Amino acid sequence: MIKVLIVEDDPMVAHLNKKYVENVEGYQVVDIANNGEKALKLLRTNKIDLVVLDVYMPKLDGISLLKEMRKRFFMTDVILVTAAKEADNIDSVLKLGAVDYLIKPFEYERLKKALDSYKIRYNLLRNNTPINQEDIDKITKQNVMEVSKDKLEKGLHNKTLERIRNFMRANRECFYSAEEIAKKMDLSRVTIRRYLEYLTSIGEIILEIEYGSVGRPTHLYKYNYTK
Amino acid sequence: MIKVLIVEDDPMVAHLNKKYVENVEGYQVVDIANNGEKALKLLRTNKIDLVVLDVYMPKLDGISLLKEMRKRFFMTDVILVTAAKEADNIDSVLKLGAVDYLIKPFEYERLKKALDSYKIRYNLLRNNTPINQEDIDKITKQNVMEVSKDKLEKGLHNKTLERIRNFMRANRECFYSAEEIAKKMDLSRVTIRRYLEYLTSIGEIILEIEYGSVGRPTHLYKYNYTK
DNA sequence: CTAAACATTTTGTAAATAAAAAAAATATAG
DNA sequence: CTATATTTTTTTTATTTACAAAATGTTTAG
Repeated sequence: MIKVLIVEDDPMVAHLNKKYVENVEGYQVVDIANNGEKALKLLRTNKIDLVVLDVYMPKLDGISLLKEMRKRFFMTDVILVTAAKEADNIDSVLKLGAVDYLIKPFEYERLKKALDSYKIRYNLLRNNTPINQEDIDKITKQNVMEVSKDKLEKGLHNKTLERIRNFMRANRECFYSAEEIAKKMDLSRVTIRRYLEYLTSIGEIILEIEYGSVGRPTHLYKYNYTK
Repeated sequence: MIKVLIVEDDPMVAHLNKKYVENVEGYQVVDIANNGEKALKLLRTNKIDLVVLDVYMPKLDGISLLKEMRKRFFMTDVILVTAAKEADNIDSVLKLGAVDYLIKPFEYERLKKALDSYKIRYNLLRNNTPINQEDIDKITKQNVMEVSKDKLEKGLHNKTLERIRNFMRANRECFYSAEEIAKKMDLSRVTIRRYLEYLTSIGEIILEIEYGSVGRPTHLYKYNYTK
């Protein structure tokens, strides 16, 4: 579960955003803060992965809060939300190292994209295998342009993906070979492997190699859960 | 003309990168700094738009330099370059608000992509029309995926390579024979040798020969950490 | 005393093997 | 009927095992 703090002074908007975030699988809103000072307090006392942070606020605005956080070494990730009117100094905002930047008012679909991307980042950075250029690009350059449809990669079907994902989640402690899973789920090894490969590429599954006595070693897969 | 400063301590690499950058239409390399302190001085006295900044450096490393720049309100943009070996704390590096992140050694094509993207950013942010979500996405989410495809040599597997590399790195002071490593890592001598040979060919491992009392002398391998 | 033959240890290569990856064929949804 | 998801078949590849070749020290014949 990715723990989210929403920082937004308008209670209506905050509530709406909370709904939005909790609508995405794997996310949980821990609390809402209506200004920067309260947010800082909450960051001190709660385990928070991600802050959805509005720039305009009384008391302590979003940009100052973010700078303050970094100064105090709160390394929590941030999605910055800016009203279109304040977007003139966007250049400096982009240098704050946020995970994503949303311009108000944003569509639910755009926020969902941001959260989906963040989930990939979250997983990739936590399964501590050495990181490479491809991973970095996946993390920073998530293509988000066609917001319209949740287009899954070709060759994959959402229903099958869900089935396999559920199976892996149900046995989150075990390492399985594609063969074993295929047998247990009554699907072909090839299909299983294609889905596992996809899940591995987005960091939701981790891959390990088992070297047998002779012959090419087998790939073992396990769900990448981070309690 | 976009004015670039290259910050890189290895003169060969710096020169190469200069060539690369100047090969891209609309870019001009103003100077090269071989450490962070020199870079700061150059930033004070020159008009610079973009810094291609290596993380590893003597005197003042890239990350410290970037933090120092922000503290002093040098709002110059930065493309961060990290060696694969140092990429373990990548999470915090990603929070520094760089324009792009390259992992060494990078292909020319990838750098070109980064510079092409930056040109779009540069222009969008300077024609001060009110900025919208689409622009932000264009700036931050440039799709760059088709470039990165670091294919390993045939017969080698990335996961195995990583395992062996890690072992060698963990025992960076010791000279080991392929046989010994094979035993310790529970892999065959032949496999170990193939990977060590590869690592030797790219200079990551150094080879020495030990003459025993009788019989063919043994090859001893050690991680080359001075590089 | 020298050098060829031998013994010993290790490297390097080829064959065997089992799994992954790719391609082709089939089934199914829309 | 067409596009795409899944299975079956084929090819490729990453490993081990087995063995031949190489590099050295030792022995012994001349």
